[in-house]
Amino acid sequence: MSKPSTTADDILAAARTFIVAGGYNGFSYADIAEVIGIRKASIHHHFPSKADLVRTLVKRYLEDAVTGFAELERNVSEPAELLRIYAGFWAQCIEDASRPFCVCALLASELPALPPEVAVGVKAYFQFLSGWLTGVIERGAEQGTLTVSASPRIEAEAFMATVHGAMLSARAYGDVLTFGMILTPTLRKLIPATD
Amino acid sequence: MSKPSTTADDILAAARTFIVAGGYNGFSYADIAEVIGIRKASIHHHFPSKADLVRTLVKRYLEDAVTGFAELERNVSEPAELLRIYAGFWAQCIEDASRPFCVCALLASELPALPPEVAVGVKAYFQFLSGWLTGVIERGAEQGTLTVSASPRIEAEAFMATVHGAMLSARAYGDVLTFGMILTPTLRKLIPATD
DNA sequence: TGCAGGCTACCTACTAGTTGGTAGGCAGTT
DNA sequence: AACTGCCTACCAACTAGTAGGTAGCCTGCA
Repeated sequence: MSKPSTTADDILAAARTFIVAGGYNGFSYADIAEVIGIRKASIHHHFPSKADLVRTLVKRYLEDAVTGFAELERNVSEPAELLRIYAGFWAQCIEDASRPFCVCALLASELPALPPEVAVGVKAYFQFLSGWLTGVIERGAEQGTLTVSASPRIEAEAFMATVHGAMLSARAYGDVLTFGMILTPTLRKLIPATD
Repeated sequence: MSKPSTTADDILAAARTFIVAGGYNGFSYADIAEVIGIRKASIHHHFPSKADLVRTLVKRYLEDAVTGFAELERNVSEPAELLRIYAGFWAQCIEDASRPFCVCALLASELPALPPEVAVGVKAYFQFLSGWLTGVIERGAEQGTLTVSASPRIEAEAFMATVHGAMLSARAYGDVLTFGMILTPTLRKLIPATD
């Protein structure tokens, strides 16, 4: 840790912004060079190829998710609350436009056109997220704090799909509140009323 | 009608295949020219600019949806069955790889990077689809043949989001059966058991 | 019947600009 | 002396789009 090397991080951050906006083919090294005030060739020094850059980005995205969820579970244990926080995280990101789409959800849409090394990273993210959600829902079903009508695995896949689809709708309508509007009843179906 | 002019249609069909695979920036006129055996310049004769081409594609995609749903409702009136057929249509398309993604769902993901003329077409598609689903679910709720826990509008948005998200998951996992696996319980929650 | 005018669909050949990527140099640090 | 981080200056390939020409077809007119 503590490696400053802020430039590589700057490049990754800029790439993330561009990918979230327009996908893998929606940006170039020149675009990144311009926003962070560096020359195109210098980016190749940090990431020899575009596939390298995006592969690293996706890898780090997954790592951040792994540590983020671990940290979250250290503070919160109730399955219902975990789902609410997960959905709330994205609702917040979309509303304040800080991270208005999941990088891997976007890359998944153009998966057949992605370099294979990037594609496996995207797939790994989906598997991790689905696995985490499955665990949470399984626990909730055992405790009786979540209402499930199919296996936890399938409930988790459906929940994840709704989250990703809601991102698409929010984008299509250009309305940041759409995401929350869709997720609220989805959560309510999983979480039995307590009042 | 009956204008053959097959070339323009060939171009649109090729463009659809490319967009479904890799998005707006995932193909070039040269790619289309090669697969349909024509020169690049000839494509410009039919569609002066790339934005023209994709705008036309999206417009026709919506028109086909409008007539398709109208035709469907002429044959089937039960809301539950309509939802089943809609989901089944995509399950089939994904399983036989004939149309493994919705063009507009894919374009929605890269909406901020799209030419505005294309973006409005994508938005129109989402509004139409959501409107149709809202009508179907509203009817089902009135008849009591569908179980809804939120307003028809919101149930429709959530259903549409799940369908689109399930396409993403099917693509990420590279498993054509994922879509059906997700949609089956989603439909079961909306359609009360009859047996 | 013949022929001009205009149209559609396509072509070759080109443009200006962008793409990802490379070679080699230079200053500062270790 | 070696490494890091950045630079200038390239490159071949590709991008969307244009200019200008040709072959064939249809329509109207003499």
